[in-house]
Amino acid sequence: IQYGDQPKITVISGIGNDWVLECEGVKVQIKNRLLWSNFDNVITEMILSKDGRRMFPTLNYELIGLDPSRRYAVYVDFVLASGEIWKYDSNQSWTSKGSAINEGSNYHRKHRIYFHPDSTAYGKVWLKNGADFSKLKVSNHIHKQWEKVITLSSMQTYQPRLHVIELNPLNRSIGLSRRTFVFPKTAFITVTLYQDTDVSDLKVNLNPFAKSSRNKSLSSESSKRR
Amino acid sequence: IQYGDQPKITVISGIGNDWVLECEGVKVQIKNRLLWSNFDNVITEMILSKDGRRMFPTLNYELIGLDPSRRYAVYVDFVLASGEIWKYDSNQSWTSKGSAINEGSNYHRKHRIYFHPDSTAYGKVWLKNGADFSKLKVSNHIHKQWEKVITLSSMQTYQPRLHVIELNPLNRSIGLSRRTFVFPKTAFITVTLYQDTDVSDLKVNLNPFAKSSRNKSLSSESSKRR
DNA sequence: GTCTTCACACCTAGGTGTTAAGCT
DNA sequence: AGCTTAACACCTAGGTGTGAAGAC
Repeated sequence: IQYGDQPKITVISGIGNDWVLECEGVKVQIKNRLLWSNFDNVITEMILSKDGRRMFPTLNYELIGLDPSRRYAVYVDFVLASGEIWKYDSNQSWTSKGSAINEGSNYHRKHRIYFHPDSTAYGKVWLKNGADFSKLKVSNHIHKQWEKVITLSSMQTYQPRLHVIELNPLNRSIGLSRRTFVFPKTAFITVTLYQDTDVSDLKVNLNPFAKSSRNKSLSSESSKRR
Repeated sequence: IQYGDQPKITVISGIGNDWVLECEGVKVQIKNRLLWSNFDNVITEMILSKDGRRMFPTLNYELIGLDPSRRYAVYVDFVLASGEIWKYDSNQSWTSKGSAINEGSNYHRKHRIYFHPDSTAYGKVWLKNGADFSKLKVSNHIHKQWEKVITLSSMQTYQPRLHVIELNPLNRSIGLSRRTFVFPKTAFITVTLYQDTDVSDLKVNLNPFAKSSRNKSLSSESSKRR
């Protein structure tokens, strides 16, 4: 498989295994890691649509070690995982088509930030409910900021990052600290149509909303060269 | 009809007609007033359920005159409209059963506050989208605060109030001002089962989710004494 | 050619009033 | 007797991949 083995983003913080990271007393865990691990052997593809498409699997974090009585803002953003544009070639593998330019601008970055709907909330609430980003949508079109739809470019790889901001109790305009958590396993490549049949098979079999397509994909498993 | 003609709550602010109020340069309008006005001739009933029931019609406000670049928090709360407990008697009219006690405590008040999910947001966004409280649910059971379910007592009358807090740009913990808007026409009585068939007829005919009950209620209109 | 969009059938998720049973 | 709950059929709303058409 041709693909950056390690995403080229700096892991700002976090020590631990694939699904658990710790940073200054706060531990974050991928809550639906059993679901994510089904995609261990493929390059996970996420569909971009005009109106916005949910991710599957969802970004779902468990937060441990917050101060229950302090307020926190929680958000995710998306940064390029590799700086390249990819294509899925006739050999059914991802190969580079060149490098992505003009992708890291402030304009792009602004549309790649998604605050969790519960923000800001007390640590108590985050500890109880975690931060489930199931309503997050990704699109290849620009949306108004309040629509809460992330804009990404197709055929590029992205790394989601979780940010936890602890707020000053006396002045919520001021963040006392920011912790960033990067799980390389949640990186993905953007597409407008699934390329790898292994990926679409996984989506069909695991996503309840895709149940109706399950009967059609019985034999596609064997149709792919390995 | 036995019912407090004017709810006994102090209208803290607002001049205008039934559906438009103004307070210190900010104007608020009931966006779905055409819907609400269908209930002009009845005592509007709202169902309380264990898990929480949406209101119908919804509290849907249009906000005019905010500063686009300032941040605002917007929420509704519910206060007693009359201090009495009511019953729907055999003459098909609401009569008092006595006065409600212990209803204005801080404990109750705490569970009767619902921040709009978009709070806090820039004036620009409120001006564009208004404040639609369609996801608000009312229940006769206490819920965890983050579940965002309002707790009310059955067979009592409540007055929803809209509050608009302008936040200090430098310190979002501090509100620069609070404006309160009270629309008496949006007051209602709480029930666990509809009492007045006129009310259930209106709900069935106007709420899209109740469409399946429409065929059954063709003749109930005439069954009620006037 | 290569990527994107649209329309579609088929699901999940969840909001209705009604009816009948349950509770006090 | 009066109020509450549970189960239900029937809706709305909206999330899926697919296959064909569209765009460039």
